[in-house]
Amino acid sequence: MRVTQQLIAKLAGVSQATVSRVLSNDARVEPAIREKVLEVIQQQNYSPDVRARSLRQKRSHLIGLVLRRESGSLHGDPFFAQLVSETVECLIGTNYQLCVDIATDHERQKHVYDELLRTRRVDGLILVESEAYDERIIRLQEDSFPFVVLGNAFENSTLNVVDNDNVLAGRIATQHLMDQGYSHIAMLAGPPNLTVTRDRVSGYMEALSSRGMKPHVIYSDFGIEGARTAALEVLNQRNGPNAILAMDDFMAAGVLQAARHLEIRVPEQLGVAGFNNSPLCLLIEGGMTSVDLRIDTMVRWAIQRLIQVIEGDEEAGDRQKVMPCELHVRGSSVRGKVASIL
Amino acid sequence: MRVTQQLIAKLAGVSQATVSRVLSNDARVEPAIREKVLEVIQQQNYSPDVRARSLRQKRSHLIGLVLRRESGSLHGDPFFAQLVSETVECLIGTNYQLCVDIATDHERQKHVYDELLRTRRVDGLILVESEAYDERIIRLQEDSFPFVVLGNAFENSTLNVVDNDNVLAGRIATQHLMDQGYSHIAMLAGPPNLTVTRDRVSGYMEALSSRGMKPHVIYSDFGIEGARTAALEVLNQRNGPNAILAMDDFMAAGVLQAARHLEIRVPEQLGVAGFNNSPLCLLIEGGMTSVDLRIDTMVRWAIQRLIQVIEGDEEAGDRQKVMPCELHVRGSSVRGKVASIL
DNA sequence: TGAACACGTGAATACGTATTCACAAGAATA
DNA sequence: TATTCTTGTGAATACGTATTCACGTGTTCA
Repeated sequence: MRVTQQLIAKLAGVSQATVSRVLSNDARVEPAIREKVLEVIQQQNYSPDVRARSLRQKRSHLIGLVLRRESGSLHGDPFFAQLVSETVECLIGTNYQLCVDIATDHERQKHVYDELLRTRRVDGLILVESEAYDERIIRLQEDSFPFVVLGNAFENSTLNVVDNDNVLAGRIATQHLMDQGYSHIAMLAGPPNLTVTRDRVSGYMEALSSRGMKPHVIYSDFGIEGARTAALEVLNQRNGPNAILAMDDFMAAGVLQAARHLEIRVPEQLGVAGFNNSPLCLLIEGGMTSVDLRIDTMVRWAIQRLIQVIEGDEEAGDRQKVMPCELHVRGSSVRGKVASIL
Repeated sequence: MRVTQQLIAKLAGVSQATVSRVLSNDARVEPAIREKVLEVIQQQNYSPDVRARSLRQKRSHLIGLVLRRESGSLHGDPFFAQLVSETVECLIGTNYQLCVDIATDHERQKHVYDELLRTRRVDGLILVESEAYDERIIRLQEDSFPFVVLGNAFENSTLNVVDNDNVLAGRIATQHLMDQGYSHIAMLAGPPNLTVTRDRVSGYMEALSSRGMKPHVIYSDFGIEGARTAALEVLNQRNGPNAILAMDDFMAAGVLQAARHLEIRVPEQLGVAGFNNSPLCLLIEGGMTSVDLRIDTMVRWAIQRLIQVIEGDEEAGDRQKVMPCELHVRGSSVRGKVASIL
């Protein structure tokens, strides 16, 4: 038999209402009685039933983390791992727990929406990398359901959005490559429909044009294989680039493999840089230059904001937050002596 | 106002009980009425409230995934990413959702226990890599709370446990290195108190002794840095090993870095192999030999089993499941011509 | 034809909690 | 002293669902 407030009440000789009051720290309860009740609670090892509590207060104290990924593509994804772990860590100390769901396709995405929202499973949502200002978000807004978008800044300023400054990221990476004297810098970009792609390409373009250099963008898929193939092709061309800026560290790794295969020396003949500053960067010989997007900070902001919205005490201030990013320079893009990472 | 069964009932001209019956596919409801009710449900876009349902059925349809990790150590952890993503994928199609929690220390671990179990937040638990037959498990057993242990086989055969065959994994990796002609094979092991360490070391020992070779075990921490340091030390010694079997791919990567630093050629002068077969293995020049532990299969078994236990129709059969593993041979341990991974 | 029975439905109840309402006892005010 | 105000408590209720119980209808069997 489950220990309930009813039982505690009986044992302590009070009513169930009083037990509830003790638990919610209601000031209007006699110290002696509170003492007695707490004693019985302790002794019976009672914990409140979160289900009953949810029903009553209309709060589940669960936060949903939803991201859209192809099935099976998550395994080596450092972004995902960082995202989840960072979120869980942020939630420590709050009385919220994390519910993770992944939408593999559009159908599934609708299903996730139903499962988590319509059924009132979660109190709020963190949406990661949604592709565009989609139907889903409109519905969320209409229902005025608490949510924060992570990783995709929209024009709509009524939304709570945190994003990295991808334009800046693209720019500083490109500038760094230019500073190192690379004269023909190509960008190996992800799918062009993603905002993240567009933004980083923008930054890349800006930086180049500020010094009168011509852009060279190759669109590809995320993942090592696609990047390797694309890099092989472009590096084989006469007048190929002598530097490649890849959309993430994995793609950059693909570029390195292609270079090795073609016996092109990095960084002497080819400079390479990526994004995310994943642990991977330290595994590459000489280290790989990468832009740290500060996912940890983003997540922290998103969670904090989401909880504020849920609890109705949203602070004033910008709903849109753009996180700074920082470049980590390593051997893959530094001509001259290769910095040892040991 | 939230759309409830009460409202549906009124609109359809039936009782709330009937609506509930329609939703639970109760056969005893007149087709015409069912039709009518479904129509109203459709039209009102009704979804049942999972909180009320949980309270009533005493089922939350949430599964908890708990693992113990140091704070901040998850970011680059491919095991973690694979674990979570695989779990989420397994849960598609079941009507369960995933609740993730991480216990950073013993105190937090108790807290997680309280949050998830005592409050009846989740219906069952997947415990990952618990260090030993700990107090927590005993309590779970006493409460006869559904749970499955992943990654640590105990002697206690009443527990539902799925583990990889770490002894086998250690053995086949070692055998492979011996087959390649390496004469002095060291094992760079993880913390000795972990079962996983002990088992792989056992397999390593078995394999060696079957051919009369002497073991050489170095205990270290997980992570690149520790492995690199340990490898540097051992490789600097006179009569150092000409092959190193590392406890995971990251540690193996650390060994590679050390070798590069000392200008020891891999695989000619030093054979290297790891465990997990993470995406990392393909990033290494020539590829890295690694034992695939089939985490996907383990997770699938664990989830399936857990749901069976929760729903009370636990199939007969072994509660202990040991997953096979398979060796992926790549350039880091194959003397002679290096296999290209392109 | 009457009794036993299956069937479909609505009313009532329970799940465990938080909260409102009512009420008694005492304090404060006149 | 009579009246209003606080204060602390218990009784009652609501949250939205699933399920049991009761009941009326039509069916089957003797």
